[in-house]
Amino acid sequence: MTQSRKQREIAKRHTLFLEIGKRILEEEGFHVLSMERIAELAEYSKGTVYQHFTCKEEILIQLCIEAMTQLLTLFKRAVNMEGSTRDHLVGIFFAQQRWARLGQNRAEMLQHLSMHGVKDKITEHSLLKHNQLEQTIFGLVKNVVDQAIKDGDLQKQKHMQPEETVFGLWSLCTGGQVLQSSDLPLKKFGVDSPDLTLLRTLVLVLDGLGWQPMHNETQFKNLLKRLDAELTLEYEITDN
Amino acid sequence: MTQSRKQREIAKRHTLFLEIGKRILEEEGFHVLSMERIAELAEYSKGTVYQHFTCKEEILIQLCIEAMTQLLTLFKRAVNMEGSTRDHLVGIFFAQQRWARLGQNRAEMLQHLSMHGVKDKITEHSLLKHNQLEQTIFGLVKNVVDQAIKDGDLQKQKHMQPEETVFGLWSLCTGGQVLQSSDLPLKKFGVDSPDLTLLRTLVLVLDGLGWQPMHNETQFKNLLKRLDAELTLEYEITDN
DNA sequence: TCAAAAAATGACGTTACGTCAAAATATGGC
DNA sequence: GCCATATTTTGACGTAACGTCATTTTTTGA
Repeated sequence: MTQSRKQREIAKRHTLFLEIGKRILEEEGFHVLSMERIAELAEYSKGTVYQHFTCKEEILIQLCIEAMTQLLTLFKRAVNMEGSTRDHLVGIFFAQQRWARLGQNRAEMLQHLSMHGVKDKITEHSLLKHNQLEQTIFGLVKNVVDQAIKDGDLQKQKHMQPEETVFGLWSLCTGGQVLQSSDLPLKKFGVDSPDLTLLRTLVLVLDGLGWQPMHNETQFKNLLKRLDAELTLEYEITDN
Repeated sequence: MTQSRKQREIAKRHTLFLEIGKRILEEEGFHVLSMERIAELAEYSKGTVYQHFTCKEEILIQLCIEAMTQLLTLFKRAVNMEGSTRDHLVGIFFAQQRWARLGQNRAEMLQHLSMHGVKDKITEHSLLKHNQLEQTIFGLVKNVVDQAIKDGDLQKQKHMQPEETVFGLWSLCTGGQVLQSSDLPLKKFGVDSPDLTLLRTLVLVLDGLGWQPMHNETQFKNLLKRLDAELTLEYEITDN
C-alpha cells in the first residue's frame, strides 16, 4: 500500500517531467531542452530529474514513444474505417498528417531521434520499445498491402515486394514532413497546401501500382471529408 | 600584390578549416563538431577559427552550400543527357542518390541545417546563398516537368501544378534519404536495396502521372546502367 | 629600425552535462 | 513519540564547449 503510494508519486513526477519536456520541445525545440530547465520548471533539483531520465535523449525517446503510440492508434482507426484497402492507405497518410500537426514538432522530434549520436545515449529498454513500435506500425501498413493483394485490389508487383512498396510510401510521407518542418518557403515555391499535394502524390503512386478501385475526383474529395470527420484526435488531456 | 598574398593565405585557411569540419562531420557527425576541435586539428587557436566562421552552424551551412553546388552540377548533367524528359527525371533521382553517398553524411548535413534553431545563427549572406541554390535546384527540376508538358510527354494535371509535382518528388527523395541515414534496419524490414526501391517508386509516380514514354523493365535497367556509367562524380580533390 | 596596424591567442564568463557525497526526509520498530 | 536506518533529494563539482575580447605577437611600410 505505502509502497504503491510512493510509486504513484514517482510515476506522477515522471509524467510531470515528460510534460514539461514536451512543452519545451514543442515551443522551442530540442536545442533548448535541458535537464536544468526541466528541473527548474518542475521545481525539483537536477539530480531528481536524472533519477528519472539518464539524459535528455531519454526524455526525447520517451516522448517519441508516446507520440508513436498515438500514431499507431490513429492508423488502427484508419484501417478499421469503412472502405477499400485503397481508402485505408489514404486514411493512413491522412492520419499521419493529422498526427504531425498535433503539437508543433511531432515530426521534428522523430527527426532528432534519428540523428547520429542520439540513439547511442538511450536506454536499451526505451530503444527496444521504440523499435518494436516502429515495426508494429510498419507491419500494420504492410498488412494493408498484403490484404489488397489477397483481395485482388492490387496486382502482386514483379519488381517490388510489399515491404518495398511500404518503404516507398514511408519515404514519401517522411519526406513530406521533413520538408514541411524545415522552414522552406513552400508558398513561394508554389505549393499552397503541402499535405494535400502529398496525398495527391500518394494517389499517383497508387495509380502507378494499379491499385483498385481507382477514385475519381469526387470520390477522393468525399473520402477526404470523411477522414477529416472521423480521424480526429483531441490533444490528449494528461492528468492521471 | 602583398594584399593579395595575404588574401590567398586567408582563403587557404578558410578551406582548411572547412575541410577539417567536413572530415569531422563525415566521420563522427554534427554533435561532435566543435570549434576547439577544428582549431586543434588545424593547429590554430580557437579565436582564429572564429575569425572565419561566426559559429559552427556557419561551417555547417558553408559545407551544405558546397555540397548542394555539387548536387546542382550533377543534376545539370542528368538533364543534359541523351533521353526523354522522363529519363531525365529518373536521372535526377539517380544523381541525388549518388550524391548522397559521396561522403557519409551528405543527407544528414542538410537535415541538421533544417532543424529548429540552426538557421537563426547563420549569416544572412550564407542563408541567402543557400536559399538561392535551393531555388535554382527546384527550378531545374520544375523545368523538366514544364518541358515534358510542352513536349506532350506529360498531360497537364488538373489538380496538381508542376510545382506541386516537384514537391511530391522532392518529398519522396528526401524521405528516402532520411530513412536511410537514420539507422533503421531496413534489411530486416525486407528492403534490400532502398535506392532501387525509391527509383521504382519514382517510376510509379511517373506512371501515375501518365508521363510518356513509359519504360518496360529492360529499358529501365538499361537506363540505370547508363546513368551509373555517366553520372559519376569523383570525390572532389580540393587543393586550391 | 621602429611605430602603427593587423592578426592570433587563450583566459574568461557562461551554460549545460552528468556524478556523487552530503543533507533532508521517510520509515518502522519500540 | 523517538530514534536508528533506509531512501530520496539536493546542489556543488569536474568537464566540455560556447562565444568574447584584452593582450600578445606578427606584419607592414615609412
